[in-house]
Amino acid sequence: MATQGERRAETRLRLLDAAAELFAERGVDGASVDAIAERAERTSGAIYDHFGGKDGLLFALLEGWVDDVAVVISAELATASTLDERLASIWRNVTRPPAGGGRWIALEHELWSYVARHPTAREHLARRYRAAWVGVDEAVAEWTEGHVAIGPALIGLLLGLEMMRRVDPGAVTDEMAVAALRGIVRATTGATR
Amino acid sequence: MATQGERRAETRLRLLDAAAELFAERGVDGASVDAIAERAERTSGAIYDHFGGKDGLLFALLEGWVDDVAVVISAELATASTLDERLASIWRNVTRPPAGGGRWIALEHELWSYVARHPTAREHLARRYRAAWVGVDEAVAEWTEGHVAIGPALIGLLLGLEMMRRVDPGAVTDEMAVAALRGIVRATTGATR
DNA sequence: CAAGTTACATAGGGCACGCTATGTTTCTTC
DNA sequence: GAAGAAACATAGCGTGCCCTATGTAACTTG
Repeated sequence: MATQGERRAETRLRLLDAAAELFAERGVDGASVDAIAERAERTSGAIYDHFGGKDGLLFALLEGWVDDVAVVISAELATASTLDERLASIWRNVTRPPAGGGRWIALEHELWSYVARHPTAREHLARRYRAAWVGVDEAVAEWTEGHVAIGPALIGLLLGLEMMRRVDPGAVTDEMAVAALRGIVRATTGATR
Repeated sequence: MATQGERRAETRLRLLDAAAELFAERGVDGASVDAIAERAERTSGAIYDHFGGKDGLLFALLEGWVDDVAVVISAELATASTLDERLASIWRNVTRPPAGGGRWIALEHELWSYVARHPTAREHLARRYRAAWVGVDEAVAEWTEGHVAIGPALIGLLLGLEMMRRVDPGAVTDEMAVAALRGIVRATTGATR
């Protein structure tokens, strides 16, 4: 039917997918390897053969994470012309992501708390964020003149706003979010365009 | 020596203190009731007598949390005159809190991830944040004219910036933070003062 | 097509943790 | 000061979980 390599590749994907779901739902500690394996229609043996354990699975998830949201965002950004349109597009994709139903944001949170007490995992998360900062800086440099390090502030605000929205969805309107984002871009770059 | 009530009150404080420390260090799930009791120089029996279990201990922590940082901030704010001074004061207290050595920020994170998978605990955290928003709105209303709902955006940015700073302490300078905060205040209130 | 390897599945050990039931000492009340 | 209650301490049960050791079917190689 299928070659060994094909089956192994599919198992790997199923395990990573199941882990992402369960980590988001129950937390990294709360999701047992047996539960992850079961959702992937495998057993725990497969996890230990593929990733060596739960930590290995988490690291693989961090490394291989293709940020779907980032892809969609950059696609939408190409069609937007004004700053507000671009910012609204970004915010919309944070709060109402096209896929996963907000899963990635919950997973992001789990990763943060896990990383806080596992120094080994810190560098994996840090790499991802530094890459995101660079991406933001490059994008903003195209809209405005000059190059400034706005990445951490903009990504930080997006995360913070989303957290506040989870506390009380009505407290953070789209207008408020866009206004805040615009305020940061203007204040940091000094651009008025 | 001491009355029963006095001893009970001290035990309660010791348990809450030990829980705050261990929750921040190891996470809510990672901190066992035995470890908490041991750090408080008591046994697990005391925890179950006082709070009924680990959840009760966490809720009591959320309810009775006197936000030391908020107290210090409002004291400092009284002496500041310009907007930038006030914002710098706030940011300084977030990144370099006078007490606890950044413990509360780590605990805050733990609470977030715990609340994410325990709906019962959500309302406790939500109450705290709504109160913080109101406090911010009232403070900002004094500096600028008019009253707007800036609380979620400002608190969100503070949290987000601190998260980014934890990823890479060098990536978020004080100047960048103050500039971002100022940008939000200006953009939301429309004030230039 | 036989020998070897791959890609898992199966079974269980060992351990830590939450919680309960009960004991014990200190204080309070009448 | 005796009876009762308060404030914990102690011991242990049951469970769930991570991980390892081993088995086995499917595939690959010479």
